Amino acid sequence: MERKYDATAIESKWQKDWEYKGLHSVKKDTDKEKFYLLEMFPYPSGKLHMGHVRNYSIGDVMARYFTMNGKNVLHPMGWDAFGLPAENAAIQHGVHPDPWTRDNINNMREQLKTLGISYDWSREEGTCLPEYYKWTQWIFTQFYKRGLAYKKKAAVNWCPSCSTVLANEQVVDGCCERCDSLVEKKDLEQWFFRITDYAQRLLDDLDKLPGWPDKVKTMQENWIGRSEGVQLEFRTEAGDAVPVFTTRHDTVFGVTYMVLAPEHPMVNKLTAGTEYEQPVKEFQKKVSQLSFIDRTSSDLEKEGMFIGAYAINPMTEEKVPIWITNYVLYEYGTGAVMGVPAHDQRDYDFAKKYGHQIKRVVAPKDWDGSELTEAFESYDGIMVNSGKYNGLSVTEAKVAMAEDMEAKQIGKRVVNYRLRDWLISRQRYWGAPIPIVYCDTCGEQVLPLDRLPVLLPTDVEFRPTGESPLKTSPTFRDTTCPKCGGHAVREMDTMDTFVCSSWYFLRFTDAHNPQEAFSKDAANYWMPVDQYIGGVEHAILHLMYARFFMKVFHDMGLVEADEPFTNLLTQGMVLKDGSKMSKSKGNTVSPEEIIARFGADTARLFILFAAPPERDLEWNDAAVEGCSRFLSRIWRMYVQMIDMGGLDEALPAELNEADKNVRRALHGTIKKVSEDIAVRRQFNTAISSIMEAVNAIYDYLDTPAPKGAVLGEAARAMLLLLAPFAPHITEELWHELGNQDSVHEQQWPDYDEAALVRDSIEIAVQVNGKIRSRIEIPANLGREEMEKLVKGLPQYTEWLGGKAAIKTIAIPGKLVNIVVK
RNA sequence: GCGGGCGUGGCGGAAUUGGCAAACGCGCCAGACUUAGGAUCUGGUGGAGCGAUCCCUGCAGGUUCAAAUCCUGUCGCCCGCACCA
Repeated sequence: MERKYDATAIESKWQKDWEYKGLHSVKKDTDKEKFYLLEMFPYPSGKLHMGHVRNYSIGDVMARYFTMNGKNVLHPMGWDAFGLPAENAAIQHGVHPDPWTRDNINNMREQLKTLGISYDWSREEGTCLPEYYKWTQWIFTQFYKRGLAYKKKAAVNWCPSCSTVLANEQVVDGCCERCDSLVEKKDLEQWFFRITDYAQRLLDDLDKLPGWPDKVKTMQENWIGRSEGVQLEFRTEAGDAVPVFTTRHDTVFGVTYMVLAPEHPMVNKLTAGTEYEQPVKEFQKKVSQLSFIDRTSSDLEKEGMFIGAYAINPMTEEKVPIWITNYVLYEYGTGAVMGVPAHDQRDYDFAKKYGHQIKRVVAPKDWDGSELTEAFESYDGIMVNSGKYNGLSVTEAKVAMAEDMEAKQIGKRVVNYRLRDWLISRQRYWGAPIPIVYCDTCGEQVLPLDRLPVLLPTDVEFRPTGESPLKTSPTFRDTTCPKCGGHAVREMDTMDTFVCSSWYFLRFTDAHNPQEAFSKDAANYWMPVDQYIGGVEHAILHLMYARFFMKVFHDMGLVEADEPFTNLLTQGMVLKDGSKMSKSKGNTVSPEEIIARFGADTARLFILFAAPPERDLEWNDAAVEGCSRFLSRIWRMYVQMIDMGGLDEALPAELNEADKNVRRALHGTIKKVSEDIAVRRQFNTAISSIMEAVNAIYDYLDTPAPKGAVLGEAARAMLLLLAPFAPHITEELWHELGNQDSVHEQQWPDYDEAALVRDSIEIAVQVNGKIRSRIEIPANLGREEMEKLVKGLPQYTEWLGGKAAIKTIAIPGKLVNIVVK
């Protein structure tokens, strides 16, 4: 055996061996409990970063642990390979996105393999491969047939830098999620997925996910943004209906004006041919020029103008003026709002500025008749100035009025969501083409499966024009209609890459199926994903889209489960000098270099040891060396143990004190590591516990008595415990112990309860909660015996300090507290 | 503004159910071995004090025999949402 630990030699040796043996490929096996473990697949940028290393190290610990515990573990990897960087590279360097992406994938795959993660590479998939995007397109066609994919003209988010539209979820603080450019509004005809149909289920089913962090569930809840209210029909003097949405229909007697979004179609109708027409047009123009961020900012100065028309309040028959403002959003509710200055702070500010009447209709119980100085928004109040509803509480009034509104057919109870339909069109090349053609005679036609995939043409030019580069292809545009066979033109937009990543976990269950996206059988065996691991930045986007897809597939009868991910772990970021590692900040540490210098086992160990998985992790070069030293220390320990020999002997019936101590440390560690991985997902403490056991074994090695058998037990168990964290060094040492098979195919060790038992323990003696002493007592004493023992001690009166003991609290195994006065 | 989370030594962190604060590691100090040490091993390492002791989990209160942990208030940091009617 080598006297020194040589990580590089060991690691490449075993990586080749595992691959050769196919150690990590899995098949359906109904004899075993399945466990689907998935890490969010990466975009193939070409280079692995520390965030990846962290993500996959966490996943690999679990995958190896559950495998050793007899589960049939599916642990696949693939590539989220469509997207803008490839296309930008094409524009800048003239390389075609396809080979560019394939090169990156090849590089990253090699880097990933040097980490020694237990992936089943036979299931590798890439979203940019025709064999994959064929099925993405097929899914689109199914959505289309179910009415879940539709085209409409709408004001959409436009990123001028990426030259494409964005989904609402991809707009962060009014800027593009990718490139931070200020997002503009554009009127365009675009494809949408009707995710709003699933809003309520996406919300309700969050309750089915106890294994998700509350933080993520809350974020999704807020994003869906359910609110209950009434849609109430105001009318213009001409009799046109202008419905408003309100959650405070109880305040309808307090309406003193009505506000429309400037884009509201009724605005032009009401002002056409009047003196207001021109000024209104100017106001509309001004508002439309506001950036997205300004328009939705609460700092925006509220501005508005009267448009010369009046609306009738259907409950009071009162006539109120109609205004337009910059603070009402056309996209939410009905784009029309009733102005109740007394009970809505925005309306209050607006009324103060423009001199609208402020009419109180809810008052606190002890109201002294005083004037309002701000809006009274509380629900804790009594109705006033509200006709027959006076005297009711807000809650009672809400019910009574809603019933009356429905009875009079002037309003209905409705639920509104903040969630909008998902805009999936992208005016870019490097994505899955939308499988739609426009026939000269039959119009819009969806392509059948035998016309899929719609392949990306290669004869395109890459120019940042704001139009899909597909339009530059001489061969792509013209095709035939699937219905009549006549001339048709293809849809030129591609799909948002988030579409591709919304079902990849299903494809892994049946990765190369040429007939179907995935077979029902495979999906039902493996799904749902038992443990999903990735960055919290996907809390809304990817994680909600994937849930949406899963529910649609469930409804289509393709899979039984209707939630994709049972347990979710959102890992923290990897920081250097206090901020996220990034190229622009120049604070990156390259995994490649770390692996070359210390080995993958050290890199993995450090990243798992430095912080609990959910928390951010500060990179520390010195601590990395510490982990490397720890592995060397382990190596030397095995050199010493193997030199001593006798490791294969059976445990003797009689054990000495030293034997018992080291066995207690070992079995305590087995218990702790098992719990930390399986239950607490707290790998840093699992590793520290292994370190403690190593220290205990070193102490034991210094004791004089013969110890082969006890050492042998420890030598084997320690490798099993460490195997999920540092798979290569443990495999090497496992073989040095004389084993022929892989350490990763072994059964996870059980701990011996009897070995944990102590004869005596140290407890604390407290007086009024302050430590006075620590004493050694027999481990099995109960409350009364402990109390008796402490009272009988010679120091007892000294501890009391001349005061009287009122009572004594004894906690077995912990302490005795004497309360004195 | 609303919602969620976090505040513990020089640093990363531990304390699982309210029960001995600081496990484990990094760093630092001293020593051993050594031609040498950025290897390895041993010991020490929250603060004050010569000392017995006392103090210490952002801050101020409270509950309790007992609080890092529970409650109230407050300060600071991070994340998400934000004119959603």
